[in-house]
Amino acid sequence: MRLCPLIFSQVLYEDSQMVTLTAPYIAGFLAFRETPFLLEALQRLERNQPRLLPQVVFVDGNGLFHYREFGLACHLGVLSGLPCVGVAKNLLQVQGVYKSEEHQSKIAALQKGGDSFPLAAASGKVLGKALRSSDKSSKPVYVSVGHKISVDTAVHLTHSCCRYRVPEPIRQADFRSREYLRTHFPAADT
DNA sequence: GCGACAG
DNA sequence: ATCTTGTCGC
Repeated sequence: MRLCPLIFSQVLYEDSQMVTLTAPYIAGFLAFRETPFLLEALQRLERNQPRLLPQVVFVDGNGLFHYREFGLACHLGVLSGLPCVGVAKNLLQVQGVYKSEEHQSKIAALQKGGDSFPLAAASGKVLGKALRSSDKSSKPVYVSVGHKISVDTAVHLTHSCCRYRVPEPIRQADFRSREYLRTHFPAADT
């Protein structure tokens, strides 16, 4: 595998297009709120800097680990045609996966960075994996398939991008977008 | 009514 | 997601 996942957040940052989200946030419907804008960003990139199109996209949200097995990372993957990995920072309780005692003990059993356990639906189907992304953080991230990638590759790739708990592409995109807002739109009050 | 709730 | 208070570690 030869992948360059760090580039995309850098490019998104340099792209700096402000958008206005209209759809409200409703758990389970994140894709309807965010997909159009993420897709547009990818399309701008393809048009302006095709050489920098990423080989894989890290999405801040779930892929198959979703009420209807089709979260934001799946929407963006299908519409862009690019491989996508879904990485959620919080557990979406879905299809028999709950924050149960059992779940908590599985988390406690994750000893070191790279350790993971499957998130299986009642049917037994693996919808994603809980990954201890670094030695330091005891709180896992939740990785699932978005598009054109297997769960295991997604998990390995995510771990390989974690300097801290959140994989660097997502962390940097988050960071730099907030920094952009701070410098260009300081404290808007009434 | 009560609990759950990716971002 | 946001806001806030406090603590630990480099």
